Amino acid sequence: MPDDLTNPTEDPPRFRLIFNALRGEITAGNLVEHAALPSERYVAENYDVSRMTARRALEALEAEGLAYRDGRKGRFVSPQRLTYDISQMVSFAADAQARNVDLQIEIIDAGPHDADAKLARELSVQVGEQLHAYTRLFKIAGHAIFIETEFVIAAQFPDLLRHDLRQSTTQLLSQHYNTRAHTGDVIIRMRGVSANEAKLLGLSENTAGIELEQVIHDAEGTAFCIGRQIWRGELAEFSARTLVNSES
Amino acid sequence: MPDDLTNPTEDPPRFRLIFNALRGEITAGNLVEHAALPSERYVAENYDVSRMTARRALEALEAEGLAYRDGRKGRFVSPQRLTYDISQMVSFAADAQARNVDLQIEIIDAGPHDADAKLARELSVQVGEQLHAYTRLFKIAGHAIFIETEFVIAAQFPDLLRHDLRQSTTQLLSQHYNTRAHTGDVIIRMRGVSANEAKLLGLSENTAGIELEQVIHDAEGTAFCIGRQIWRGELAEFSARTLVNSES
DNA sequence: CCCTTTCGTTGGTATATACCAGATAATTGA
DNA sequence: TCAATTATCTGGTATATACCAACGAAAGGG
Repeated sequence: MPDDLTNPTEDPPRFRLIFNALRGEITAGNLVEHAALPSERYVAENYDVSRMTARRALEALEAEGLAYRDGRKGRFVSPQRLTYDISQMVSFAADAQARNVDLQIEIIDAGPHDADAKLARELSVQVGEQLHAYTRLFKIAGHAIFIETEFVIAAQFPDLLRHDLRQSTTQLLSQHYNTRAHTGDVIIRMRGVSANEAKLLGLSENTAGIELEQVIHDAEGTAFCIGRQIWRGELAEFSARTLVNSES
Repeated sequence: MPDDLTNPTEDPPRFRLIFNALRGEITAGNLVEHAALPSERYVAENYDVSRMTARRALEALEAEGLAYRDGRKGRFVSPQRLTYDISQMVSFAADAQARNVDLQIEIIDAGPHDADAKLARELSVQVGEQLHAYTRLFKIAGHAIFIETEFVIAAQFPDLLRHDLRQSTTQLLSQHYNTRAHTGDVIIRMRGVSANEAKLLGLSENTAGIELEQVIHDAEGTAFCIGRQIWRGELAEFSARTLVNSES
């Protein structure tokens, strides 16, 4: 058997050994939330591998959701995953406050929006019907979590955009317009984030996130609000109580 | 302004141009489901870049869910995303048949399993209570989609494992034990797949997938089945009708 | 005709190097 | 003291090269 120059450490690839070591540091608690991970160059020297190999190990941590990148500042330990209870739609903002979480809501965009075919169908209105649309970025302790764009029928919620949108929408609609959420049709999927979304979320392009689409109905079954969210996948966890359609 | 030797094509990185080109071929329909993508070496020569750069472009396609790897055979165009209606739990197998989809179910493992703390709590039984556990791999046209492990109370469903498990569980429990699903508590999250799961799903490690945990209740609200699924994230899309908990 | 061997293809791992650009820390100058 | 400059971090892009391991198809032998 000839010399094996390229893989002297046998089966497990070297980047995986480094990955395991770093993961151990995180799960053991030596590196806490938002703590800086060693840089590519540091890992390369410290583990005696090339920078590309060091990077592979660090990228593996990202893929597992254990680390994130902050621009060119470095890599950091991901914060704990938080649960979003879809059945408790009213509460994301309220819940955060109750749990003493440092939640910030940034208004990215707000204004009128004409219903396209899809929105019109979901809200049971004519194509071209005027809607209010607004996009908000949710952060916890300065760390971006998800972006949400919501659409509501303008005629149904006059002057909605003049309220402070940095609060729970369901609460707002409930208090000022007496409209209450009863059921929600939800779709969840994993997909790559767009360039814009990546920028807002502080991600590099081609990163996968979780998209959540919600059509919210009142007690009469009439849809009155559509929400589209894109989450940093490693931070999201969605829970819901679903109704099982009987087959007969 | 001096010569720019390393990035002569200006702002957009070269791997991104290649990525865009290949994505265009896919979305335009020139490359159909499961069609082979050009190899790393071919892309490198064809676009006059190094193999590492070619790989970056191809890996970006994977990250977006547009392509998948099949071992060392090459990269291929991902099949269309399929929707799993959580509220229609009865139907994954039945639905596939109805839509003439070539669904295969492989039994990976089946046997008795003692309830741990978490399972016991969710099923409202004692720790150590005997359960039936079985793991199945779902494929469509030979292409792995997800792995599911289900747990049911052994005493409640005697001889369950002697039935053919390559069919809808809900249907099986309904027909033979007269137990019907009524509500489901669901949790969905994105997470890296384990080594085992990666092998079964034909993925490389450190790939993100979507995990779905289900606790299924009957009309009396008694939990009788727990299902844990891990999906290839680019193929999954989950829909559900949820109940909104009123706040008052 | 079938089985085996060979060879070319594919991705997987790994190194060494180079320069760019954003962010920050340290130094310098007014 | 404070502002501006400079040096040094960080990751981002990119090349060129090397060998390994798995797979498949073509060529060869019985």
